[in-house]
Amino acid sequence: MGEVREENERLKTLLSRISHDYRSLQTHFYDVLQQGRAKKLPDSPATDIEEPEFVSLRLGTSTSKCKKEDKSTTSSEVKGSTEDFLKIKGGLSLGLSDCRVDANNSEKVQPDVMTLSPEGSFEDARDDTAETTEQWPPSKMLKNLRSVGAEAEDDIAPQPQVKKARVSVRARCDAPTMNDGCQWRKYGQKIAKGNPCPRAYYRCTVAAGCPVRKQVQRCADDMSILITTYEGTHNHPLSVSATAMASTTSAAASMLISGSSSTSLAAYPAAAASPALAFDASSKPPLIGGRPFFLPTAAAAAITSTPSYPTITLDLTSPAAAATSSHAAFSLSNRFSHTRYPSTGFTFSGSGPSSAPWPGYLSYGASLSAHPYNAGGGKSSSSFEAALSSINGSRQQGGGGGGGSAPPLYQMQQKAAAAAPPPPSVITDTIAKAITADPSFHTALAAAITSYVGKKGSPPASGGEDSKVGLKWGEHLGLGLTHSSLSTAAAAAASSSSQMFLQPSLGLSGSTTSASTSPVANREQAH
DNA sequence: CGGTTTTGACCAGCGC
DNA sequence: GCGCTGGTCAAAACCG
Repeated sequence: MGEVREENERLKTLLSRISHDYRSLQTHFYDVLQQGRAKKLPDSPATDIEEPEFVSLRLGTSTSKCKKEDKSTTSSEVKGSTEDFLKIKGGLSLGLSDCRVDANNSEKVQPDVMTLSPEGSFEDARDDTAETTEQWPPSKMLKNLRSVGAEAEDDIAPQPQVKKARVSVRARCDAPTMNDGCQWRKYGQKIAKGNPCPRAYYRCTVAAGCPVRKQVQRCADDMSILITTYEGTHNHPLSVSATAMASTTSAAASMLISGSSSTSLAAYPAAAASPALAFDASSKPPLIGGRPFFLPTAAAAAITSTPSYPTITLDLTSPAAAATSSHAAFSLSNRFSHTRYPSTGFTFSGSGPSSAPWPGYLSYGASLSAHPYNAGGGKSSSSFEAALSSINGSRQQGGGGGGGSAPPLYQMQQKAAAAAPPPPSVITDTIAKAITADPSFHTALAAAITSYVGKKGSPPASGGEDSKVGLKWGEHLGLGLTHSSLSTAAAAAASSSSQMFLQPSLGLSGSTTSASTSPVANREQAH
């Protein structure tokens, strides 16, 4: 406990320093932005101008061209700043790591990773253009968007078939839907083949025009398992509980995207071209405040392939996965785990070459986000990905070599994919060393921890239940890593069949009154 | 009365 | 081209 307190103090100090630096940078950024506006006003699209620092919590990779501008601006700003700024860049960029790749793309020949990527950045770019003007386009509208809202970039984009990355969460839940903190409106229901239970279609109604949709369906094999599939990107601030889910799905989708764009594609083009994403987070929801609150004790994520969508599987139902995951998760989160909640962890289990067993792999393309709406409080709402992105960003920075400028980690992944899989321990050790030696990773982690813990005294605007949840998440997030702890975790992962355990912020709460059937209750939670 | 749910119709993609 | 299937639309019904 003493050590924990010490570390907490250290982290708090670090946070205050980061916050100060952040404010300075933000001020500077705004200044530059203002100047830039005056100059760019004629040729800059409205969206770029109106929301320069808009960074949405992305479900999937974000490399939108809309953000390219502010990303580059941010990047240049950061580069022009002090070393401290460089240090916190990971935390500030919040998943802009793949933006650099994108920026490279725009400047040079597109590297293989982007060319091969069946979706992610590309389609998100489309989202960004679309969601500002109209509702999220269904598949049939994609063509129209190309001509209507999309810019030439989209037309030129090499991927004819663009499918959305999806995050499917399987949870043992009695309620009709999981209460994930968002407001949903049901817009359709369909009996899917092979499943007697109807599939319900919801779209997010938190903000008008939010493109996020979800499908809810009971598992045919086990009716107690609720399968919720999320798709799209929120274009509005999220409540804490919603952010937890969104950040988790974002991380998962990012992992998925990275997998589909690199290893899986290199090794299994056919599979990678159409991976699917499936989470499995089945566990009995504990009762909190009279309502069942679902939080997975462990989750196993494995990238698999399905005909249409990128696939990753988080399997909580698997006892083995849960056991290993719990163990590793504990090694990561025991410092901050709350007694009320079990430790949570992702198990990126190796289900074939398309799995993503190492943290860098997961982080690559992790796009997180921060919403200025939340006036600072929200910027760290997904610091989990921020930390991940930090890893990625630093790796990419370090890898500045050739034309593609792919990060060493990524290159390693590609090699690992192309060649026979190297011993897991070697990879994990290497990655662990690389990560733990990265100061920006520490900084981002500190930001992640403090962002959550720091919400104790200042509940978000939503307040109420959410603030509680947020606190729990924060305490539960468990990113209080030291070099040794991470190394230990990585080593543990290495020793367990190349599985890397990460701490998600997945918040699944089953509710007796579902979000859809009880809009009032849902609204209360959302606010 | 406004928002949500229900439900049949419609559309696009895909396989044969 | 046809049928199947998944996904969405939209009018009507429902609800607080």
